[in-house]
Amino acid sequence: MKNGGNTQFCAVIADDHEIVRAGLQSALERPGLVEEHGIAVVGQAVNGLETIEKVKLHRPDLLLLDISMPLASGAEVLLDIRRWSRDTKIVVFTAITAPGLLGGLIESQVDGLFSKSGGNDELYSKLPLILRGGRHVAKVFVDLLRDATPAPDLTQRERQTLTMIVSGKTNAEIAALMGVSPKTAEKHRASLMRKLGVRSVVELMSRALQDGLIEQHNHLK
Amino acid sequence: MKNGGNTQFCAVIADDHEIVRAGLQSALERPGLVEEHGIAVVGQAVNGLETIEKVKLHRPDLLLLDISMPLASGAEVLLDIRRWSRDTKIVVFTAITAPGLLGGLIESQVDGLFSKSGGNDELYSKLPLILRGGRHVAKVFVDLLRDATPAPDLTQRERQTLTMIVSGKTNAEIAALMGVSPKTAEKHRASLMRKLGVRSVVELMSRALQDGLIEQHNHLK
DNA sequence: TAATAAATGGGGGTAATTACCCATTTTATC
DNA sequence: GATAAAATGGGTAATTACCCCCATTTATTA
Repeated sequence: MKNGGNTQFCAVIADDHEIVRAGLQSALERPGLVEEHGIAVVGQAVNGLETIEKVKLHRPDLLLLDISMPLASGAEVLLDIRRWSRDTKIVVFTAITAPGLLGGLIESQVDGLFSKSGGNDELYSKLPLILRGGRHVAKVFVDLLRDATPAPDLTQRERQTLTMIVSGKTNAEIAALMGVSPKTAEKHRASLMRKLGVRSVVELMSRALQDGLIEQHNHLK
Repeated sequence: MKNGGNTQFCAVIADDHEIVRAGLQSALERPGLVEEHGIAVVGQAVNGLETIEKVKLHRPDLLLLDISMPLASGAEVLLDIRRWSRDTKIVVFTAITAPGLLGGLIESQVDGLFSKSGGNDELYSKLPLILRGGRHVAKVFVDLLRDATPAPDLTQRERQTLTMIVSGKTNAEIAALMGVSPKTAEKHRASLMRKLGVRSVVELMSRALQDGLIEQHNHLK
């Protein structure tokens, strides 16, 4: 870590909404709110690519990150950043609620996970600990993940099938694209629906959207 | 209007994210950014019901509103506010991009419509005009609506059918709920799909989501 | 090595969707 | 009142989805 003891920390903020970046910068920089002498915001990014760029350039102590951004969002960015700047604490600040995605973030070893809904007190009060090596997941997410029915782990073929189903493919088309018998495609579809506990394609799409198994923009390419 | 000439305007901010409310409040209140003496933020709201409440209470000159909020979002709120506080300028500041929804907002006579994506300069520079009776729609939305294929106008029955389809109902169930023959329900479904240019329920859901014809949370009640 | 799960493929059957054809009645609009 | 659109209902057929049953091969794991 570049900064120890009482020296000032520095941060990069990544969010596709300027109003959010401005709000966060103002909060981080204000002396006494998060840190005694404030946190210096040395860079901002509006998308995933810019985030990686800025982190490589500045090697900040903290990356405050919204994971729903255009151009390379989420997990890919996290991996890259870990590679390029291993001492940067990654704190995700997001509006998503899909248990599947949230669980994935926790597994990918983010240092902090906070919700845009509700107050920001938890974020501000936990950031100092995180900057010094701690980790924290917002209480609302902990509760949500505890109560959520665990996202069933799908096999590779089932994932492929799901993707194709929600993009409008029929069983026959899926079978052709996977190079297997229509019966096999049908079988994957059936297992998929059994695991997710749904009885129709519509319910399948709803569940998949809720669980973050697919993204909004995957459909109908 | 309560305020004329050089006196200070007052505003209510409605958004479900505290960081956005804080950012907007800071911007509105800063002298010289939007108004010479700043705009007094007299209330904040985190959902539609609270928004109506606060506007009835304060009768502000300006309501800065995000329309994707829990509990009564969007058009219903707008109508109520026009009834309770006719001199309040309503400015929508949103992240949505669905042409259908945006068009609806313009038709419902909002005084301003701005995007959370991209910079906020346009919002800050146009607010003074709006406070004095002008109207403005962000350039990005104007372009988007010009290029968008016009959302087909569905009949009442077709809308009802669409809603039930995406909530997982079968033709038979829809017919029973509408009190008509299964054949009629089937006919509405067919017209619907023809108008939207789709050939399956999955495509129907995708199109409807994209066009903002339905909301994310309508499914599977 | 035995057990388990994934992936493969098939038979058979019911239910539902999708796609055409046709018609009448009601309602709004000019 | 005439015209158009909306809403109603029917027939028929092909396709697809959905739900059981069954089996074999392969890879992983205990």
